[in-house]
Amino acid sequence: MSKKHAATDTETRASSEHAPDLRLWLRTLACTNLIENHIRSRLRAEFGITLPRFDLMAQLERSPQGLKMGELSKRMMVTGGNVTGITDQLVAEKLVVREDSPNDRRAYIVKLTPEGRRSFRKMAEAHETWVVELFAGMDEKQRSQLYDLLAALKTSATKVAAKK
Amino acid sequence: MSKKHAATDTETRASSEHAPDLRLWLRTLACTNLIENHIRSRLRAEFGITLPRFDLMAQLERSPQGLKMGELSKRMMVTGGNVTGITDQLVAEKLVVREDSPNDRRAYIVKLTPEGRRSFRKMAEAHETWVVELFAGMDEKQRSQLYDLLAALKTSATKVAAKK
DNA sequence: GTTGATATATCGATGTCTAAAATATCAAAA
DNA sequence: TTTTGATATTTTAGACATCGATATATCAAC
Repeated sequence: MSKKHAATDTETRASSEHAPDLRLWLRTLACTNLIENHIRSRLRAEFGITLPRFDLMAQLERSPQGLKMGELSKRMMVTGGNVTGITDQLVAEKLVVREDSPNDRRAYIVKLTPEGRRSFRKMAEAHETWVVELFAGMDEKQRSQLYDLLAALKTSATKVAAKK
Repeated sequence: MSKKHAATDTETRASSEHAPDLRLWLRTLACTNLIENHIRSRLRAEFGITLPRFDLMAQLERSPQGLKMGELSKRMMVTGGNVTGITDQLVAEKLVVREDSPNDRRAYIVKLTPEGRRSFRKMAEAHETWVVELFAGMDEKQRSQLYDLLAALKTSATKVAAKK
């Protein structure tokens, strides 16, 4: 669909009487959706993989010793039930394995298989290229400023979201 | 879950060898997810509504004359089939209605019911308060800069994403 | 008028994603 | 020891979300 429609976007729902903060938030959301949809469809078209599966593999690539389900859940900021489902899929595709934890019989350790690692590396390279393309219209200074401002936003939002 | 875990976040998947652009993108994503999850759970907890339904109602609030399904799909940047499902739910809750388009017998016009409008206004007010809270840790200048930089990002990404 | 291309919406299959409940384990207090 | 409370995961039910296919309607050109 991101292809089918020329796509007015989420941001249009901010009408002029809305608080500036609301417009800022909607613009943030619009950017993220735009990029995420683009990456999602390219991953699908070129590698036949979904974004969540790619994300889970990315976590494992960074942790060669493997990760527990709960750890994956925390890092991906999704629920445990979700991780179960995605892991099931990846296991069926032989891209990851579940090993019993030696210390804790409740826990699994999830690891990339050799094929999973090989496969991920190829996809990650393409993925990085796409991201570079998407940000290419900004100059170095703009990107750097954006990076810093988002740090401030993250701090601000975390303070609120963390309560409770 | 966003409450259950202290939440390391998506951004951690950028390890140092990654391109700066990749880290920038992951930080953007982390911020959006953080805020979106927070809003989602408050909408659920305080009003018993989901974010997609709220978003659809927000579009209709801005267009009192109603919108066609396809128009909703474009503005929300989701597929038509998706809009069909969300609309079905809202119709069942009597918050919106589907009317036949007078001009085009293929199309429906979706409108808020009076109750839907009333209900939405109350939720929107709270929603705006939450957003203001989430951005409160940034000063006015930072927010304004962020707003401008995101415009640049949107332009940049649209250029790439628009090509088919 | 018929044809052919396009547009609108729905449906079915599949895959996230959440919240809540169920199961199992662990660790430490009573 | 037993019980209690916290932790780790799975399961379930329901809601989103995509894609591809389908049914129907429109419109332009012939």
